[in-house]
Amino acid sequence: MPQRKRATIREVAKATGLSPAAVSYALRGMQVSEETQRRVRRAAAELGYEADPIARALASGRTGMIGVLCGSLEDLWQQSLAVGIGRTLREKDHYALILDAAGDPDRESTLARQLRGVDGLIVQPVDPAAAFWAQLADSLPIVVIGDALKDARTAAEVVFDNHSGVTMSLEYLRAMGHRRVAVLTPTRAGTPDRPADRHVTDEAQRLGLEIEVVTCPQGLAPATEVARAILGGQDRPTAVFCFSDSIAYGVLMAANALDLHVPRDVSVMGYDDHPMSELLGLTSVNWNLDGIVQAAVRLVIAAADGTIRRRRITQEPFLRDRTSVGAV
Amino acid sequence: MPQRKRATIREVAKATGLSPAAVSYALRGMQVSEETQRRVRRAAAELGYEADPIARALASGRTGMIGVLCGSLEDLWQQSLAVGIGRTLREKDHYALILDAAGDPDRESTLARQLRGVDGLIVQPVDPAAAFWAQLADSLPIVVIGDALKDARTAAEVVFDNHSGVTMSLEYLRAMGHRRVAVLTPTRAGTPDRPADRHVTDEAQRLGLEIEVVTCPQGLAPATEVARAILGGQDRPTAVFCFSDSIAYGVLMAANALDLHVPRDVSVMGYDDHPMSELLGLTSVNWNLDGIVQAAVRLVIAAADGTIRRRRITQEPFLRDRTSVGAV
DNA sequence: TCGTATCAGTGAACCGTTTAACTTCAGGGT
DNA sequence: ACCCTGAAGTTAAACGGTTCACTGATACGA
Repeated sequence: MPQRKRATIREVAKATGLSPAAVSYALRGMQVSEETQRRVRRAAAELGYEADPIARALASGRTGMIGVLCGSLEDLWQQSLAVGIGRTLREKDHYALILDAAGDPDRESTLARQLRGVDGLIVQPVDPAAAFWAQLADSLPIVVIGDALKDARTAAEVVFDNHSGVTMSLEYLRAMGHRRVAVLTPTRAGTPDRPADRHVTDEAQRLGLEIEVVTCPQGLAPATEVARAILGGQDRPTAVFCFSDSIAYGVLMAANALDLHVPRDVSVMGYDDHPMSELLGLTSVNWNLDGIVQAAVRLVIAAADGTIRRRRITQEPFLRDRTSVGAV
Repeated sequence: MPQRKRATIREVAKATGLSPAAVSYALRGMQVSEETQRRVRRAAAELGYEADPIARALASGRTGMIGVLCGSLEDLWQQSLAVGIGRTLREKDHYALILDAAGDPDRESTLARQLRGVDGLIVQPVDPAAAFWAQLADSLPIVVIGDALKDARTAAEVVFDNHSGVTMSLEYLRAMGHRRVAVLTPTRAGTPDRPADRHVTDEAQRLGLEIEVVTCPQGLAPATEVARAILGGQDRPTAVFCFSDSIAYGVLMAANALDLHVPRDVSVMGYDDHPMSELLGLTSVNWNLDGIVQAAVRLVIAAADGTIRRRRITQEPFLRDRTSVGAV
């Protein structure tokens, strides 16, 4: 590679007859006179100088990069989340380093621990109960989305009121006359049940629902596999409640393949409400993606700047009633 | 923030009674004896030492980061591409810095130029004809996906045979009896027509098709708007050919809203073949996402290592025949 | 007139690695 | 006994900024 050499701060200093320090200050609008600032800026522009972010990071201890560790990017909703966070961070002069745990707690642990050179971390945890979070949290400001981490002093939390989301879903299914419902929840190998999963069981009991909980990888193809087994068996449930829209899409695929009509033969309920769900008529629980993105980014930057201590924001869901759930 | 201090290489050196340089070499398995390597590794593990990537980057000139500049992440297919590239890079010990031009050539230019501190760039260009690419290409190895850049000495190109893709789509529509077809192509403000767009016009002429080309933003909501106008007007075309599946989804939305049945009332053809298209029965042109991801990653790393000079890989499409296109 | 605060800018240390060039020493060939 | 070689480490200079502590000069009030 030819690798054209870029101008350094020293060359700008030479060109203006100033010291490198003065140039550094001038370009960031500190300490030096307006007049000199202009001179420096002009010289920098002429030389095509732009500060090397690496060197700057080493010296200043800040990189302008925020880690974004996603539970599983196979999930379209999380993809949207990541994209939104990336865009919003960029608007505030930061970069997103997007990482994918792929639903695997080990991978998550590895990624989180290897992570260095970022000013903060936004994470949607696979295993919020893992021990390493606490350790990580006091070397790095963390903003967590979804489930709060176990005894980690995170900088901020944007938690979902899954309790409420689960209750409204199950009550709705019950109201539509369903009694036997399958629950598809994302696989998290080696992770203890999430509070949300436990809550499903509790609520089902309260409502007199007969449920069968099955774990299922995110992603269309694998979810279709799993759903096929459930819908294809004898004694098929009248409804399937999926803990992500992506999984629900898999269920719709399987229903298609088995020539089952939704919602006549089987009802399907999603969770997250991805834009595509509108097109597919999937009834789902909406989590206000945009609000979450804005909040998470605002909080992580504030935390990196040290302008907040702790903060907790709770998201309330609402049920988006479409056509994939019918009365039995 | 408490910001627990991390061990430096000097401390490891002190602990082992070696020089920092020896430690550096040892941890990378160079120059020093097996015996010493073991000692160093053990000490490092005990102290919880792990090299600071920033300092390493400054000294070595390599960051292990690859920029991934996407044309528009509103497009689900490009989202999948970005996610795939991110995952694959991570497997090869690199990080992806994902950037979104959002279909805007200015934004693309800004992002590309500001980009520093990466070892290479994978780009799916909005405006392949822009002048700055050439300049960028000789300060950074670039792998381009989609359309080749204009006179830039890119390290590698994974180009799509759009010529072929367009021809097979149009011929298929023609064979199904369509004559009046609307073409929806992503907006690229201020950009001259892509070769692919021109080819559409040429082929339409050759096939005796009466086409209307309309630009349209990526993303479900805006595409639906545009499609609504087209499908809602009098003299509605019998088929719509979309230059991305995401746009096609918008068309399906609009058809739904207008109570038009697909394909009875209107046929819809996509481009890219996103996994969701299977579920939606969208007939589309498949581009082998996975192969592209693998190729791009392999090439960009090779280019960053300086082990390739130039390379061009051409992707051939095939038509995935589903149910959204019918005979008139 | 003197002391002192303020402003504009300087010099040098520092951030934590890598790497080129050099030293030291043991072993081998002649 | 001598030179050469290679292995195992060491030294010190980068890498390209930021920032702390300081200097001179100018203005200011008493």
